[in-house]
Amino acid sequence: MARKSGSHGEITGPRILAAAERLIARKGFAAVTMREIAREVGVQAGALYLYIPDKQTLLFDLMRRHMEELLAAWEAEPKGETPLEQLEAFARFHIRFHLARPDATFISYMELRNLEPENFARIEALRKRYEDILEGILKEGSAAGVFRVPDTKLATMALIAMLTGVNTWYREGGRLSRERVERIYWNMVRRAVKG
Amino acid sequence: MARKSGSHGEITGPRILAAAERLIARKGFAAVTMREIAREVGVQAGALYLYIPDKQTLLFDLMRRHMEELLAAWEAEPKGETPLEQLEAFARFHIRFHLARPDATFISYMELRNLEPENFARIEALRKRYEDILEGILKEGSAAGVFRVPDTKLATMALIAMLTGVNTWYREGGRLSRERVERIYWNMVRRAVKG
DNA sequence: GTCTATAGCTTGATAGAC
DNA sequence: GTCTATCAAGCTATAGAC
Repeated sequence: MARKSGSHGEITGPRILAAAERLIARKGFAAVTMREIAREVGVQAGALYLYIPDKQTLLFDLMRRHMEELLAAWEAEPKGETPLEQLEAFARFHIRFHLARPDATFISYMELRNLEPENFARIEALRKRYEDILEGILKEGSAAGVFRVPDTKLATMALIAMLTGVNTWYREGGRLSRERVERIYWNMVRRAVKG
Repeated sequence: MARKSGSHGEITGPRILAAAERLIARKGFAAVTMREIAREVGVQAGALYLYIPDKQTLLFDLMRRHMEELLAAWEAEPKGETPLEQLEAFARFHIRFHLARPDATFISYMELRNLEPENFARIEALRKRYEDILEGILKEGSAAGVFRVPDTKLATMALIAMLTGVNTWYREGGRLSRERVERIYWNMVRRAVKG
């Protein structure tokens, strides 16, 4: 059967997510209108509702996708064997993954408050799973005497905040290469927890 | 002269700032309406415009006040003499100051994108002044051989991100006292940069 | 699958009474 | 100094034509 003229169903859906991610990261969820997203995609506002039930679900889908990709990417990562190797793998992975997705990262940290309670709880559960990965490494290393960490939960939060902070200032093609940034941060992480 | 009934000019202004700060921190600038702020203060929406020219200026005033208080508070802080003492003073001060102002801190990091360009530039200039304080300490310590920091700018960003991160999880009356949190973070900071 | 048109509200900000 | 009333604009989401 010939396709109807102007029919692009297979690609409009992903394009809506992409446009929404870019706009929300730049202006904030509440400030972005459905008309803007539609304009960016090249359709009329009403057509968006063929792909998403409402604006809230759009935000939730973006954040869930980001967290699920994060967890899946860590699963696929070569991790090393000793706690020290695992900590280095985690630090470098965290920087690399988040630098590659600045918009999604920004949204995941800034727009939690715009999630309805049930959606918020689901995203927080995913985030906790990710934090538990790092805390597990710190616990193992502490038990083995490789790390000296008086409180693993607190160290987890401190290190993740430090590593995610790269996104606030790093610019592609800037003064420092990503590899150099990774190395310097890894050195700070290592020294902050070393036994 | 007798005051007109229902006249509270001296206190309504500050109350508008306080209500706006609380609401914007909780819901985001774009999601907060002038009517909400007015309701919180106990006046009608139109009355707000006796105290502020518009919504944008309200946001700018909140952020400027926060940054100016931050710089003034550091000026008034006892700082120690050696770079190590100064770094400890800075780390503890940063945690203490920001934990005491969670709403203003949140707004200052989340709502930069909702500032108009000119206002954004002014807030960024104040933020840079604050970052320069920490970088100055790191530079002095590096020159003296007390710290080993391959890149002072990068270390500045890393440490500030780590310290500000306390605000995302710390809760008054929780598992750890503020003093204990300060001490653990200071230890991580110290070890991350020590020579 | 997308469009046009629009219902039904809410928004920031202003004018004028008191 | 505050209120009531209101404006023009913009919002999400839906209905129905094609």
